Amino acid sequence: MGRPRSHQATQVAAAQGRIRAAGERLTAPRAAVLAVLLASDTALTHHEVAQSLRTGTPVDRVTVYRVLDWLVGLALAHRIPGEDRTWRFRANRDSAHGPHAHFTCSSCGRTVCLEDVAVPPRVRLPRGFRPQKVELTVQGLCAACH
Amino acid sequence: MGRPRSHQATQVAAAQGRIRAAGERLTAPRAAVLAVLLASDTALTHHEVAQSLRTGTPVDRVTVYRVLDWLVGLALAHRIPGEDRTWRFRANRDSAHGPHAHFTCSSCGRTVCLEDVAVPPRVRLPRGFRPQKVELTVQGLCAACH
DNA sequence: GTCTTTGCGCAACCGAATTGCATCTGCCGC
DNA sequence: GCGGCAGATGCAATTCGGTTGCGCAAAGAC
Repeated sequence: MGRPRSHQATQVAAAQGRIRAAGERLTAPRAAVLAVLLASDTALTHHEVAQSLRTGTPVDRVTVYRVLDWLVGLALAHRIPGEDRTWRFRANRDSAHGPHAHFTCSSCGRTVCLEDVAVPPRVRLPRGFRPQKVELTVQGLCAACH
Repeated sequence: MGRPRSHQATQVAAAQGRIRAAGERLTAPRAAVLAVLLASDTALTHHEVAQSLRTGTPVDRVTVYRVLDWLVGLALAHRIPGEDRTWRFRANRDSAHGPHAHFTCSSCGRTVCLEDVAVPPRVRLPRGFRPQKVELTVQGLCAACH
C-alpha cells in the first residue's frame, strides 16, 4: 500500500461522523468496519474486512456481516456481486453516487469501482419487463497483474 | 410454456449431436443435462437442472456440477452469476454467440438472456487495465411478476 | 446513576459447491 | 463382437460463504 499505516486509523473519525450524521447508534464495530471500507481503494470481501480488523478492534465474523448489511441499508456502502460468489463491499464516497461499473481482476481478484464508466442508460427489454437495477461488471487484468 | 411436454426429450438428439460434434465422449448424463438446458428458455440453476433430471435420467448432484462446468469449458453453455450467489446455466444457441446481457427477475428469480441488448462495446478503464469479459445484468420485474 | 433499547459475541446451522476415491462405462483397437 | 483402459460417474465427506437464535453487554435517553 502506498498509504501510511495510520490511514485506516484516520478514517475512524470520518466513519464516526458519517454514522452520527445518519442518526444511527455509534458503536466501535460499526465505526471500525466503515473506517476499513473508507481506507480502502478496492472493494473488500467480508473476509478482508474481518482480516483488517484483527489487529486493533477485533470484531466477530457475524458482526462484520451484520454491520456490512446495515451499511448497505443506510446507503453508506454498496454491495458488489463477485464472480467467485462472494460479496464485496465499498464505501459510498458521496451521498449522490450514481450507478457505476465495476472491474474485477481475474488474476488477483481485486475489485474496483469504475466511477467514470457510464452504465448504459437504456436497455431494450422484452415487453412487460421493468428494469430496477443495472449491474455492469468488467473482468480482466488489472495494472498490477498485467 | 407454449411447448409440448416432450420438448426436452426431443432435445436429447440435438444434445447428442452437439457433443459428438465437439469430439467429446458421449454419456447419458451429458446428453441429458445439455438437453435440459436446450429445452429451457430461461437460465437454470444447478438445482433446477437436477430437478428436471429426476424423472427419466436421474443424475447425481456432483455429476450435474461437473457436466455443467464441462459444458461451459466447451463453450456449449455459459454461466451466469446470480444475485443469490448461485450460478445459472444456459445453452449457447449458436457457436458464434457474442456477448450479451442478462435479466434477472427480483421477484421470481428467473434469468433470461437479452440477446438483442448490445453490451457496451467500449469502457474506459484505468491505464494498464485490460478487459477480458463484460457482464451486463439487469434486475427488475419480468412480465409474469409485473 | 439507572433503565431500556439495541447491538454484539458465541455457537450452531444451512445450502451451494468441491474433493477423494472406488466403481463403472464409452469407445478404441483388435 | 470383445477386451482394455482412460476417463466419467456416484457416493460420502468436506469446505466455505453466509445466516440464525439467544443470552449478555453496551449506547444513549432520562
